[in-house]
Amino acid sequence: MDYSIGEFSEVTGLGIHTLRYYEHEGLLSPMRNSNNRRRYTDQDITWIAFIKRLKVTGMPIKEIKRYAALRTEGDSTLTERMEMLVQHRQSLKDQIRCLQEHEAKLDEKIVFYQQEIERRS
Amino acid sequence: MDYSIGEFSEVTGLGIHTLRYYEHEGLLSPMRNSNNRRRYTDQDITWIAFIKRLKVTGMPIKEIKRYAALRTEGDSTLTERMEMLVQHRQSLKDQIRCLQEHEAKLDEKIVFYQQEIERRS
DNA sequence: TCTTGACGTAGAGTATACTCTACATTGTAT
DNA sequence: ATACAATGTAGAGTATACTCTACGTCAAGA
Repeated sequence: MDYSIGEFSEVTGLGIHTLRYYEHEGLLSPMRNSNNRRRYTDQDITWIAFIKRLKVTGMPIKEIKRYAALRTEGDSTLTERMEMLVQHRQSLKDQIRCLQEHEAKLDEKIVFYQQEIERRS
Repeated sequence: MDYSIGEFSEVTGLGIHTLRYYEHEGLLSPMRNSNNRRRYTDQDITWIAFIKRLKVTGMPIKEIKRYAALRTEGDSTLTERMEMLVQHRQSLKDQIRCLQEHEAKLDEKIVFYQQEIERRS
């Protein structure tokens, strides 16, 4: 089963322009049919899902591009890719801890606001 | 105690250009001395720290600006400001949960990589 | 056949948040 | 007096990640 760019846009939720942009940036490179139209596969769906995960967790396009390049190179880059992910996991952990600290501070601030509002009423 | 823009840049870690940009965007408005030079106070340090917190937790400048405007209006906007913070706390909670889910998925992927690398060695 | 709609490429435009440049002014040290 | 470092304003430039426009091709339905 494969998909035109329009269908692929539907199933991934990414705009057609965005898909072409991602391709231009080297994040994915779908096959072309005889008419030069892009053909996306089910593997591409999985891959886009992973790209989204990396993106939403703060990895910039350039770094995702690097991961994509390693992926294209094949099994010889498994270790290197894993190292990238391990490093990214660490930054994700740090990020979460940082946000949790901010949440605690925000809680304090809100309590202060509630007291202040209470006092004035 | 008050600070020139250079001193304030030092203590806040924000660049001079950034401070002027924030002022232009309505995030803060320091007093001016007789020579039109900006004079920042200790309150401004606290305020910048809070702006940084909002920023790093994903609040866009425009929304911080709105909060700043309410703050300037005084005590009558306490409730409204608190509502903003409560809403932002919710989005922060959601954000953290989302990142934790991504972390779990990333863990799985890393385990898969480790197994694959193990198998091939 | 003709029109329409999906697709193609190349490049321009947008949004956000800075970051820097150019040039004028001013307080201070020599 | 004068050089210089910090500051002022206005506006241009940068980085990132899209998002859209212009224009051309092509297969399929009316």
